[in-house]
Amino acid sequence: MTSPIYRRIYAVVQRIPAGKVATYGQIARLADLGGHARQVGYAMHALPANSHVPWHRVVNAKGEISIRSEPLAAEVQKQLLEAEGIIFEKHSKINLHRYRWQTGSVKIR
DNA sequence: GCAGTGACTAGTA
DNA sequence: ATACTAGCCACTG
Repeated sequence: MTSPIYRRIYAVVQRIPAGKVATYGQIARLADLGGHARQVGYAMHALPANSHVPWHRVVNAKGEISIRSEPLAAEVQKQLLEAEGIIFEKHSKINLHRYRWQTGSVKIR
């Protein structure tokens, strides 16, 4: 069920402040996964719907929503982000320079 | 235990 | 600028 890796990923995602986003690779680095971003996406997919983890604040390195298997969830994610003040550009992209969570060199474990 | 899968990323063309 | 490829490795059947 919830492996240690998953819980570490969720712990990092929960640190993302409202109105900010983080990339999969960023989460992987902060969670000491060695930059294995795919596992972050996998963990998000396994996340139960009733979780309080702000999964919608996680986007890919291009600033786009990456959900392939659940296109409906992508719409939900977009609306949740817009509700937090994040403005989407063309092709449902967001400006990472403006909205990316600035974690600096602080690692979260 | 092995093979297939994937909410990714960085590189190359 | 976009499109394709290889590498990555936990999870699933």
